[in-house]
Amino acid sequence: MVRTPCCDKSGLRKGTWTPEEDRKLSAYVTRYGCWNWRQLPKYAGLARCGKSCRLRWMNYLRPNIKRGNYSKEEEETIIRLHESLGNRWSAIAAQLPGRTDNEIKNHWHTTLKKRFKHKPSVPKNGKDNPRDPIKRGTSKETEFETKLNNHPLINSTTPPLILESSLSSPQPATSDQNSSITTDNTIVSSKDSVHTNNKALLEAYEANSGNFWTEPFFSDSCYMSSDLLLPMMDPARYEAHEFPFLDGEILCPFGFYDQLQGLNF
DNA sequence: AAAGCGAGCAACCGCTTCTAC
DNA sequence: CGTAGAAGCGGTTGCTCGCTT
Repeated sequence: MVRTPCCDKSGLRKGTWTPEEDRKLSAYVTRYGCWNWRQLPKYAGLARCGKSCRLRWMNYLRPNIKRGNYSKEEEETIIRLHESLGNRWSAIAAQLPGRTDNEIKNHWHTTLKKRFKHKPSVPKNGKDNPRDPIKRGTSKETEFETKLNNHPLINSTTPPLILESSLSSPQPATSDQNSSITTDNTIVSSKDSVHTNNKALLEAYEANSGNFWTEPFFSDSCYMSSDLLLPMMDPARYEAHEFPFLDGEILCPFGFYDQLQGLNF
């Protein structure tokens, strides 16, 4: 099968994202959602491939991302899940709200793997059969999810959902960093400048314009069907040069962009 | 103070899977 | 059913920063 290159090698930026690029991507996805990752950078005014935009949004800019040090509960959950699932980082991340697969993967390789080197795990659903349908997180994996949720390791007395458990039975974090509670009751590290800033930003917006969570343009676009967005304003209908809400204009009507510029990305 | 080194993390790459036609 | 395009995933790379010498 012919595979289209993920990146047009001519003129597309690579490497670390700049604060300006972050602002553009945040503003665009918050406003219009991720309707098409490949087309999105064109309309958002970004010289990036869609894949890069998606990764940046999913792993860094998305709201409610929990960053910083892992709690003991989180680490135990990762270890348990890794024993049962193997390197299925997205499936593991699904049990740790606020954590991304990339972050969990990094944490495993940098910290947990060394700590548990002495007892190598034998994943039940390891890499030996990559085509095994239960290995991937898909929209049709209800059977697997049922098994997963009923798995004794996962459905154990230790709740996999750190959100609630962190509050009801606070565990000492693996570091001495201070934590704060976000609007969705997640615990975040004080080092988490981006998330903390996002929280401040969201609160600022809420204070200015009422209930943030009832404002469709600003709710987490990942949980909003693109069908709800596109009929209102479908950027794909416009050519890049005539699309009416590029870059900073996207959020200016709400004073949102000015607040974004105050972030220390 | 400067160089070397290693850990941590952000981002890239290539592959698989999903979905629309 | 086959094909093509898009999305998602996991492995890997390479940069940054802090620590040590």
